[in-house]
Order: sequence, then C-alpha cells, then structure tokens
Amino acid sequence: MKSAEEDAYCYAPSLSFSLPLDDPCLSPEHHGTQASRGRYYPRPNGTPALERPRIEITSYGHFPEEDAEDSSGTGNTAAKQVNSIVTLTLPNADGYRDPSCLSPASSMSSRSCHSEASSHESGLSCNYENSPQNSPWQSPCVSPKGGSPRTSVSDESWIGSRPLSQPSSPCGGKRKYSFSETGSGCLKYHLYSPSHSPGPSPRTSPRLSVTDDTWMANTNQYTNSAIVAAINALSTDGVSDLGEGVPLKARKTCLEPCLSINLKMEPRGVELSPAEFEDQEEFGPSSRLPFKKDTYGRSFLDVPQHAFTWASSKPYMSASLPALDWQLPTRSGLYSLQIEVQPKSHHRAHYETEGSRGAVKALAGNHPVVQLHGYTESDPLTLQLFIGTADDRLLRPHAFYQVHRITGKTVSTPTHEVLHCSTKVLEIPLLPENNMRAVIDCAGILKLRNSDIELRKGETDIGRKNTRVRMVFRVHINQPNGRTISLQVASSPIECSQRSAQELPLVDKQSVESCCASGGERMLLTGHNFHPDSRVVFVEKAQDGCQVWEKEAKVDKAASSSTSLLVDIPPYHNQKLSCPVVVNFFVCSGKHRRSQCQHFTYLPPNVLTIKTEPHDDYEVHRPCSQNVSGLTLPSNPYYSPEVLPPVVSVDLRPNVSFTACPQRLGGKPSSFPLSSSPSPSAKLQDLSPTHFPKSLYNGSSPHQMGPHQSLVVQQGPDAQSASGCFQQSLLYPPRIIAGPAGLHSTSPNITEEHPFHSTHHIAPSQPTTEDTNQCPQLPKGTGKSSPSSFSPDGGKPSPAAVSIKQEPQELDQVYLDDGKYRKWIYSFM
DNA sequence: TAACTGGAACCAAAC
DNA sequence: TAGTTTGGTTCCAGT
Repeated sequence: MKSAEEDAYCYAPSLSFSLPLDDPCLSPEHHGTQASRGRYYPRPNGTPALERPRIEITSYGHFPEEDAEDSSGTGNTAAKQVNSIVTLTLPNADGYRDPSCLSPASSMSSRSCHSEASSHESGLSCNYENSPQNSPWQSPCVSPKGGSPRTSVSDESWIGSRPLSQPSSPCGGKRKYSFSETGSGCLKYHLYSPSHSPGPSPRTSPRLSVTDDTWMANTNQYTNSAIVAAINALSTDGVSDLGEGVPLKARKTCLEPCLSINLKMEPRGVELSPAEFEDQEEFGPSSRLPFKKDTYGRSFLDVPQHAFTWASSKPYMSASLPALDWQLPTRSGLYSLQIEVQPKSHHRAHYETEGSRGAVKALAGNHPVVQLHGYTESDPLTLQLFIGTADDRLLRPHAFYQVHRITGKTVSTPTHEVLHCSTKVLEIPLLPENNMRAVIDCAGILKLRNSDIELRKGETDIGRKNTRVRMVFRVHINQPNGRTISLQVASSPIECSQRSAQELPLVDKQSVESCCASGGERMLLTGHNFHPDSRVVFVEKAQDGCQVWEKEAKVDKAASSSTSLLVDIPPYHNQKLSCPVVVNFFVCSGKHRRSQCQHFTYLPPNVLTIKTEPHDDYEVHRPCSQNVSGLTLPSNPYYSPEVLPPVVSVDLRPNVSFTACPQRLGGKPSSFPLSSSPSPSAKLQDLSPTHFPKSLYNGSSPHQMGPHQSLVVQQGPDAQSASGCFQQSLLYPPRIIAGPAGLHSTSPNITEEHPFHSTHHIAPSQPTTEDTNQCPQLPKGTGKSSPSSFSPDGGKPSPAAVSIKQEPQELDQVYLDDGKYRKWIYSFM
C-alpha cells in the first residue's frame, strides 16, 4: 500500500494561483523563506500572515500525455481523476523583492544575472513530470495554447541584445551583431511575460531587467517559483509531503523572464509553430519530427550528420527542469554521473570578436568524457552542459562565460545549443550503445565582455579576474513512475584567461593533504607555470581574515620543474593542536603571481579526520551534489528545502538508507520536523565502498567507520530567519554531536551529498567552547585525511564523539577571499 | 577556406 | 596625480 507521501510523488499537479499585486517593491528581509510560509506554516516570529497569493495544487493520479498545452488549466482537467487539492498560500507580495530593492548583502547580490536568471528560471522549470501539460507556466504568465509568443532570435542577436556596447572591433570583428537577424540562426523562445511582445525588440534581451513596468511578469515568475517548488514536492521522488512543508523556492533572483531559446538550428531543421507543434503532438509519437520535440524547449533539431535523433530521447521539457543554479547531486540511487576525463586546467576562451578557439580539451590532448553509470534502460538520454562558476560560491551559470558549440569534421558528438534563460546549454546525447558515455569534443568556451555583463541591470558580479569556470554536466532521467531524477557533475576548474593561463602558477595536485603539526613530510605539487624561483608559502588566516601565520616551505629545486614542485611541509606554529587545522598554501612565482590557495590540514596527534574538502574548489562547488564524507545522497535531486526533512540518517554501511536535506535556497527550517522519517523513496540504496572517497577511507572499507555508524543531521533550532538552506547554514554551523551510535549535526546541509558547499559560508552562531578556545581557527575545508588521520587503530574509528569544526567567517569575506573554502572537519575526538 | 591556435599589441583599470 | 602594473580585449599570423 502506498503511503500518502508516495502518492504525492506520483501526482502531477496542475496549478492555479492568484496574486495580490499591490506591493511590488518588497523588503529584502522577506525575500526567501517566506515562500514557504503558507497557511500551513505560520511565521515563526508570530507575524500574522497577510493575504497571500495562493496556489491551488490539484493532484491527479495519472499523467495525461498530451494535454500539456492546456495552459489555461481549464482544459480537460475535469475529466481527470482528482485525488487531492491542496491550496498553498504563497508568500505575500512583500515576500517578493523587486530588483530595485536588491541588497548587495543579500544572498543573491553576489549572484550573477545568470544566476538570477536561472533562479528565476527555476520558476519556469520545475514541473517535474514528463507531461508538459503540467507545466506551471501554462498559467497566467504563459500564453494560451498556440499563443505562446515565440520570437525568432538568433544566437547572434541574443548576444547582441545584451544591454550595452557592441563589439567595437575596428574591423567589425569576426562576428556581426544583428538584432534583427533571423536567418539560419533563427531561434524560438518562449516569453513568459504576459506583457512581452512576441517580436524581438532590438534591445530586448532575454535577460530582461525588472522594472515597475515588468513587475507583473516577475510576480508571475515568483509565483512560478513557488509553484515549481510545490510541484517538486509532489513530483520528485523526494520527501515532499505537503504535510511537512510547502515546497517553495523561496528565493527570487531572476530579474527577467526566463526564456528557453533554441539556438543553432541546423539548416535542414524544421521549426514548428506552437500550434504546429501541438498538432504534431496530437498525432502521437509516430508523427513526431526527428527532433526532440519533447526535450529541452521542445523544438530542437538534431544535428544532421549524426544518426542519433533527439526524438529518441526520453521526453522531458526544459520547463520541467531545475534551474541551472540548482544544486543537484552527482548520484542518486544507482545512477551516477561522472566525469571520466577531466578537462585541462587551462582553456583560453574566445571572444565574440574572435573566431572559435576550439573545444575544451583534456590533459592528454583528448577531450573530456562524461559517463552516466547505473543506467540500464535502452532509451537515450540527454546530457546537458553549461559553463558554471568556479569560485567559492554556489555552482551556478557563469555570467561571463558561455558554452560554445563546436561543430565540424573533428567533432564526433552531435549537439544542440539551447538558451535556458540567459545561459547557453549544450545538449549532448547519451546513448546506451555508447554505454551512456559522451566525449565532449563539441564544447568551447565563449567569453563575454566584462563591460557588457557588468553594466547589465541587476548584475553584481565583476568579471575582472573572474576567469575560472567549470563545465557543468547534467542529466535528467525519467523514471517509470513519472518522476525525474536529475544529476549534475562539475568539472575541475578551467582557467579561461590567456594571461592567467600563461603566467599564474597553478597547482593541479598535491601529493599530501595533511600531516601532523610537526610537518616534515614532503609534498609533491604538480601543476603549471612553476619557476625555479617559485616559492610555496603556507599561511593561516584568522577569522577576521588577517593572516596570523605564514611559513615558507622549503622547495627542493633539484627535484622541481615547471610542472612540479617538491616541498618540505613546514611545521605548524602550534604543535599542541587539539583538532585539525586547515591552512592554505600557494605557489608564488615572482612578486605578484600567486596560484590559487590550496588547502593543507595539520593534524593533532590521534585525531581522526574525515575528508570534507576536495582538492580543488571545483569539488567544493559541487553543491550538494557530491559526497559528504563519502556518503551519497538520496535520489532526490529536486528536493525543495521546505519539504525536506532536516533529519538525515546515514548508515555508513553499504546499501543503507538515508534521507536528504534541502538543496535549494529558501529552506524553512521551522517547517522541518526534526525527526521526520525519511521517505521511502528517499532511501539511499548505494553506499557501497566504492562510493566513498578514497580520502575518506583511504582505500579502506567504509566499514572502518564502524559497523553501524550513522549520521544524523538535525535542523538548527531557529533558522527561520535565513532565507534558505544557504543562509541557514550561515546561521547555523553544523555541529556534529555524536556518540558511538553515530554522528549528529545541527546543520541540514550535512544531509546533502555535498553539504560543505554551503557550509563554507557558515558563520558560527553557536561555537562550542572547544571551537572557540581549542580551535579558533577552524579547519577550512580541505581536510583530506591522511591515512594516519583516520584511525589510530587500523582504520576503526574509536566510538568517540564526532564533531564538525568550523571556522567562523564573514560571508563577504568568504566571497572575496580566493581560496577560501568551507571549513569542516569531522574529527573523531 | 574555415577553424583553430599562439602571441602580442593596445587600452583601461587598478595599484 | 603620475607612473607602473595588471588584466581585458582585439588583432594578427601561422598551422
């Protein structure tokens, strides 16, 4: 017998909503979690809830295939079996923030417009069902059937439509900007703004800014976000139980309507008008044109020279996908998305005024390879690729870089290029005959001019020195029950600047991640741009960012080269450590050329640490998508924070279950029952030893953790004020309070596969005495355990208390200081 | 010929 | 404020 919760997952809700629109400019403090403050969730502070827009979610027990275009929501729903109707009260209008009210200190202030767009897009992309008819944006902000405004916008015109300057190349550059171009690059996109003209305005960028005039549209977007989150609660195989929380994406960060634009249409391609498209659908699959009608944007065209036809992919539509700045897990259940071959650490991006600089390559001269493991179906899937950030913040689309589709004889991989909000997304087939493996020889990187992006309304990121990116891969796996599992993996960072790539030393690997405080071990650094006079400097910073310790490591020049440095690890200044301390080190070549900071952990005697920090920040920025000390997350990539139980129980034995925590912003801790039981669907099935990072177990079996250790993460006591998971983490650093039976953390983030991502930004609100006195300089993340650190008795940790150490740090400092990473160390005391 | 690649000139911002 | 440094952008030339 299915539980009510399970039932909820299987329902495809249709939504209708209304909004009071009397207060377009909203106070920032309401931004965020209030999305979850529906009628079911009174404000924690007791503030009486005002009249709020409501979402009525009608769940149906089946998924009508082809009534997607019933955007009015009034179509044939009457004929459907209505299982339940839930009314969700949206946050009051003041829960929404007009861009004019943006606060630089807000969680989104540092986000790029891309991010905003993508966040916004989440409001348009979270119908998590196969059936597009359930798309939330069918409602108010979406044109009725057949009336979806589609505008032809070329790739170039999109670029050109960016708000400001056009290329001023004396010779006009190699690319021309034509706002009206609709030639072969003719694009179609959906405008969700009801006020938008379907025709492309010369200055109408897909990255539209919100003004008072456009607030209505944004209100709808916001509503979409809320709806989306609600749908997530119903449609993912996550924990979404309306009884536990209203799944609302409580953060509105997009300033413009989300657009899904298909780019780079092939010459032979066929475009359908929305009506035509629907007509096609009405004739059923057999009538479908050989493009992936039901995929991203629903009107992609296949690359002609390849046998693969996009129509063969399992259907999903862009509108049903999570926003690009959503943090998704790398694995879920049996599925695991992995980068088999990482891209090179350097790839010079090309400007629009330049010709392509080719595809991103791997170190050996080949190309990156991505593979989906655990997928045994015969249906092809679509791998999505976009360019993401590589800094210390949440992984999100990079504002200054876009993926560039490479075509030509040398490219073996067929691709689609689509525009998801303002972010180009490359779609690559994952074919069972290729073992769900894709060679990424089709993706270059385009650099957008800083001035163009920075001057864009709402943009807060700066481009200068913001030249590192990651390739972000996503795959969406439809389940037989109608759910979709989405996985994401990000590559190692790629330096895209010519100058930096040529000049700055870069550390690719370090042979040793930690050692005892006395130092003395030798560490081999491999990378690039090392010089004979390169120095390796270990530094430690205090909580206020002030450097409190610096020690230059001795470099064995005889054993070093331009790509490697052999150094003696200097002793830590305090030989009486009681807990691991993570410091930074960097390679310094010359006066100003420093590498990114790397992390190194000094260990006290007899302290067992668990890896919490990957080598490079790219893993750090696999937000909520990676391993948490080797623990995999449940197959709930679309958890909405509000509906996720804060309690995660992790049994470190293989094949144990475990529930996830919110991965999205906007979590509402108060709505989390502290001891809610995990959803059956949230069970983690695979925790086999191979899924534990070697640094955690150092090749040993996870059983070394003990036969039955568990990790329980509990919600912080009063994190309501935080605007989401992310901000919650700022307020409530995780604390693991564990006994022999397991680990216990007060942070919900630990429940994520990659919890440290957000915890990196934590400011300690509840420092323990130990934290403050014993370890004022809490570990900064890396914390890759050395073998010796794991267990003094042969790998079996003593059943002692486990604590997570964390360094208090100002958020903005975290943002501003390169090389800052999350600061978690699990130590077995 | 087009795509790709490496280098460098030029310029502006930052220092 | 002027000089220097640094980094972004554009252009050129070779493969």
